[in-house]
Amino acid sequence: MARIKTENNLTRKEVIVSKAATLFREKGFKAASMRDLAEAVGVEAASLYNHIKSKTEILHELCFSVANRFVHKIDEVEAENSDAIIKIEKLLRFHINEMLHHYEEVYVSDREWKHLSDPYLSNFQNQRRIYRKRFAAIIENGINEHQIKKIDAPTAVLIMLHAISGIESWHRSTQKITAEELEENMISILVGGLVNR
Amino acid sequence: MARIKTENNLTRKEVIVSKAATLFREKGFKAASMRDLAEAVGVEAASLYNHIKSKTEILHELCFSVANRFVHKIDEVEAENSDAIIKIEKLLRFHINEMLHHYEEVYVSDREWKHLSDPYLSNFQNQRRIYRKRFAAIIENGINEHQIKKIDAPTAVLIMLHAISGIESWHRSTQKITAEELEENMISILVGGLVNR
DNA sequence: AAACATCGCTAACACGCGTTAGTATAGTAT
DNA sequence: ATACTATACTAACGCGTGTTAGCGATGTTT
Repeated sequence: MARIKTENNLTRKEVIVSKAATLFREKGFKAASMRDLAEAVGVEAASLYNHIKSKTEILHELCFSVANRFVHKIDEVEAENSDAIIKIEKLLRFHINEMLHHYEEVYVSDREWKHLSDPYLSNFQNQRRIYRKRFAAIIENGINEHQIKKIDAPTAVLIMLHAISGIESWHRSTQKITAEELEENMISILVGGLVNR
Repeated sequence: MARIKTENNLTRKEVIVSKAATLFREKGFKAASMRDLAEAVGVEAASLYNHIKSKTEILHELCFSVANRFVHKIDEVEAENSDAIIKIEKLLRFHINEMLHHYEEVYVSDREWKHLSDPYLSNFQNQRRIYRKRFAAIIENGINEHQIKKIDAPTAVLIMLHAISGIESWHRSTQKITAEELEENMISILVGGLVNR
């Protein structure tokens, strides 16, 4: 009988959720079946239900663990006493590094949250909306203090966030520049697009 | 018996494909069922097959009609005799306007192409890869002529393209700025992030 | 060694899916 | 009016889905 291997003191549930992230990224939430997941984990499909309640629960876990990390970060950054442009750069670097090092989860949370079901769905959408407003508010501050050029702050936010999700393409690409180079290039272009001069 | 309404001299097939675009955007390709589509069109599911060969064929049509428009545009822009930065701005404006005025199709082509099946899938991926290389080459030219700052051109491309796909959020947002304002803001930030100064 | 909880298995379920066959109806051309 | 084509319908198919029930095996605690 094939037990789920738990290394690095992960629970079996965490192993499942982690494999699911990979699968959901590759195929999309709907197209990835529990039988696919079972095979990836090395077990029969029914056995998964000893550890998780449902397929959607896996998606919850993924989406909210990612969302929480971003909320905690913006809490931290907002509390800082520094220029708007510094705050924005810190947030961007955090986003970039999340996308670099927790690729599967972040990607899935970004693209597959639509398939959450309803108390969670509206909850997630709210969190996202609020996060973006807080991000926009920082940009707005930067504009008022003339560090950032006069632009529509919500538009700037969506450009930044979506641009970073492009790291997906970097992951898939064959001739990659290093992660550090990628980060610096992105910061240069994105922050460069904001600053007043 | 409920016939499919064809107005603006669209064929019935085009009506189906167009409704499918909306549905695929809302639910995703896998989650949108032929019965959903039939209901949106105002007909029974089986009746759709008088006009289309399969569900995937609809996706082909959508993906390749969008891809072709971009290829034609870059053909046109490359042939021009103008500065790199002008060419890039023209491409970006084209992307933005495609996303503004053919939202459903472009969005679906962008997010759901994974579900194409294989002669078409690799074909589509190739077209995309080549398109991005051509875009990157224009940026490279701009760098060599010192109009654009020294950045990794492929990274710049993925930032641009993904940033524009963020217009999705604009469409969904309630308090929208106008399309024209959106376009100018995006150009200002994106081109501003590239130029040498 | 006995008792207990944890975990994986087989079998099966109800359901929704894309699609096909065959038939009836509506619209168009003769 | 008649013939023909285009289009819609009903019924059904085989298949894959998420999930449950019940049982046996493994691991842990007393």
